Amino acid sequence: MTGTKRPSERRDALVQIAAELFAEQGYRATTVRHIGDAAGVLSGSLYHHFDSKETILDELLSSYLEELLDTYRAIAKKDTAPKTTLRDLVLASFRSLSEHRAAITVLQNERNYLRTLPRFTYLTKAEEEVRRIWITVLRDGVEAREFRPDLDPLVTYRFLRDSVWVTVRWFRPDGRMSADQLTEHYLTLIFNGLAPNG
Amino acid sequence: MTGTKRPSERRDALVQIAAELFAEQGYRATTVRHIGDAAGVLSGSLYHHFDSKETILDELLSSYLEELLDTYRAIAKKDTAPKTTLRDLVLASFRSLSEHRAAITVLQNERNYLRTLPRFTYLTKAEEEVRRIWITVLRDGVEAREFRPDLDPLVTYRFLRDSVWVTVRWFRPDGRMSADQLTEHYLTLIFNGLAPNG
Amino acid sequence: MTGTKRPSERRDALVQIAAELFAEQGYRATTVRHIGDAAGVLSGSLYHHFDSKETILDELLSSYLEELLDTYRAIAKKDTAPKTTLRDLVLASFRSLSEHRAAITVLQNERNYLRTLPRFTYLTKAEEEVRRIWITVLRDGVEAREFRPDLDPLVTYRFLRDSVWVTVRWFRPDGRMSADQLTEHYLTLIFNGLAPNG
Amino acid sequence: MTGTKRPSERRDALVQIAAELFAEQGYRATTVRHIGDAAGVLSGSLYHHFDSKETILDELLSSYLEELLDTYRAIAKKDTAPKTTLRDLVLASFRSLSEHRAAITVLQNERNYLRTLPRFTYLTKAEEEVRRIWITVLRDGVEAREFRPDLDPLVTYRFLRDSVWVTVRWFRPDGRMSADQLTEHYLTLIFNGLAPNG
DNA sequence: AATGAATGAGGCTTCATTCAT
DNA sequence: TATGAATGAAGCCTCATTCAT
Repeated sequence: MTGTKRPSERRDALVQIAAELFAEQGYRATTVRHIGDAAGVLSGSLYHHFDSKETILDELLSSYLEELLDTYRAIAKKDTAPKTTLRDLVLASFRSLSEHRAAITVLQNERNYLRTLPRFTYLTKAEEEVRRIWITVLRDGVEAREFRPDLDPLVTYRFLRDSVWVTVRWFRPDGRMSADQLTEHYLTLIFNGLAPNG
Repeated sequence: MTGTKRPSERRDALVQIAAELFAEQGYRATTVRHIGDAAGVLSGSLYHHFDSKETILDELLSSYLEELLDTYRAIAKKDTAPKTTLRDLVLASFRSLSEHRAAITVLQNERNYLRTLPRFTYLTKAEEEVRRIWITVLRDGVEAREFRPDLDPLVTYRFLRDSVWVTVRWFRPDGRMSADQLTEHYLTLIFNGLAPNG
Repeated sequence: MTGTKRPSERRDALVQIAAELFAEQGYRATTVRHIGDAAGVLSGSLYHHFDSKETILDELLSSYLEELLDTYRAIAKKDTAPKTTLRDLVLASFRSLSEHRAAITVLQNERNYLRTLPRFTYLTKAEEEVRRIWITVLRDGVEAREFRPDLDPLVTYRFLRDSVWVTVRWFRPDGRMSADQLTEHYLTLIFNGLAPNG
Repeated sequence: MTGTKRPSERRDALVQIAAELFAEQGYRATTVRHIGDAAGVLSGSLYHHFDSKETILDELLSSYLEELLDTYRAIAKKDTAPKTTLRDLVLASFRSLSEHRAAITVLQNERNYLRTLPRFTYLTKAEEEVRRIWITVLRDGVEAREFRPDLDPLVTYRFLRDSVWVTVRWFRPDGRMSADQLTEHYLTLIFNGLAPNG
């Protein structure tokens, strides 16, 4: 979240164009020439709008993360029953897949790499806040006997987190299943398991 | 699985050295110079052992996939109850994480990219065979009323597949949890869900 | 001295802004964006005032050189004793350092480069006229036995010329020594040398 | 003086080739393509020998400065009469012009720029040591009544320093005047001045 | 006069690969 | 087998300049 960027329509449009390419081919595999081509300008012209390729990515990721964290914080603050809170978190996550598919894909695929860049240390911070929120819900749920008592909150958190976000690899919101339907399917599985008597 | 090259100890050692780097930094981000440095030779010298950087990766991935498919086929052939078969598949997968962490990591991270390379079309074929095996188990389980009747086999397969393999991001077999313990935790969640009465 | 453009206050101010940057960072290292930033406009806007970056430099250098040559010519024409003429030339040079520090700095630092540009051939011409004036004074002085008979006029000229102008690297007219004081110090050294009986 | 570089004949030859270009056209105006062309290789091939263009310059300047400082230190340590010490310093400087013309030229021309680069802070340190040596000689000479009592050591140092080094702009050791002849001419002027009775 | 977007040439650097020794 | 030097394509970025608004 480096500096407050002056927005501009052109700028935003370029971020979106780049985002698609980053998601499809990977951030590092996407050249500025690709981006320029997709935008209909020479690659050098991109530098009229952005300091660097990294800046484009930063803009994409930081704006997504800010929105997601805002949503998560609002859900966590509502103080509903753990099962409801968990459901809301899952729903919010799947819904964000529709609007932010590109950002999420990049985040999933380039996470390891990006964490080595000083500019993106905020990713780690955001991750930590997210973890705190999920783990709190899981702990509360166990305490309130809404979840199994033998649940390991950390392992379960990782499992939930990854299994939600990894769906970005195949989930298409315009496909045969909507985000809300996916959430329903997912939650049924998560809450009740595969067993028919669940 | 391009050309089964005459094996050699040095060759295998080099593949392992490269594998670690591929896993840590990504295949594309790993330069042949990195590999040479890690192996204690100049980058050009690697070309006495391998045709290309791709060949090193090919060797790593194809040998892993062959082993995994053999294991999966053996499990599927045994014709045990679906629940048992599923358990065995999950267990085999988690166990392979210990020995083949690097290969699996690369496969997870570079999948999209590799599928665009003609040389690695066998990845897609292997994936298809794996999918057939898992989906068969899920269908059989539903039919045998071992799994919920409303289960969508395709979505469930993707969910299981991803949630298993994605653990490679954080699972360390030498950590506080063994592969078998992880399997147990995972299967409990999968079969019974979060609910305490599951 | 390409085209004497209609002057304008804004134009002159821009030349001065650019001059400071040229002196501080070098002509080539100063981008039109630097200049625009310092002037509070976008770089493209400078092109409403100047054809090119070269034009800005041209304006700076040619106006300085015209003034210097006028002064030198007036001194040479006065036909005073060689020692007096030399003193006047040195004094005029040091005094010009105060008002034209930027121009002189650029001239010193970029001389080699600028001489390769067709537009700036006038620099070489001006240099030649200056040399004629100084060498004449030195020759006259030797002839009039005001200077040592074994003096090599060409080498001495270069030595004087460079040692005067190179002070632009460190001389600050607003520092502890004025231009006139520096002249005094310099002339004492030049005329009498380091020796105490000089 | 970044790191001890493994020398190699090719490497040294490339430094010399680059040095000539840096001196002729300036460091920044010399492109790696120029250097490659002059060396008969592609520009990228230079990176087999050097990390960067800066490294080439570093190698040139640091090796020159080490040698010069060694010579200066040896002269200063000898504890001869100030006039003799000064003569030796001047002679050593002019002699170094023959062998290190390129390095000296770059140092003179790019000094301001290089001082802004973190890598070249050692330039400033070397300059300070040189200044200490010269100023000590001047002070000692005044005290020993070998130099005029009204001499300002700092201003005189600058004057001597600049007037010596600036000759690199025109002095050609293979021209009509040798380094030693130039020294003689220079010292006569410096010690006795222009006046015939000096 | 000024802006904002773009051009096009060229800068430094990286890297898989080749090859004579 | 290994080295050391080189290739050639490509990557990110800079910058003077142009031009429609």
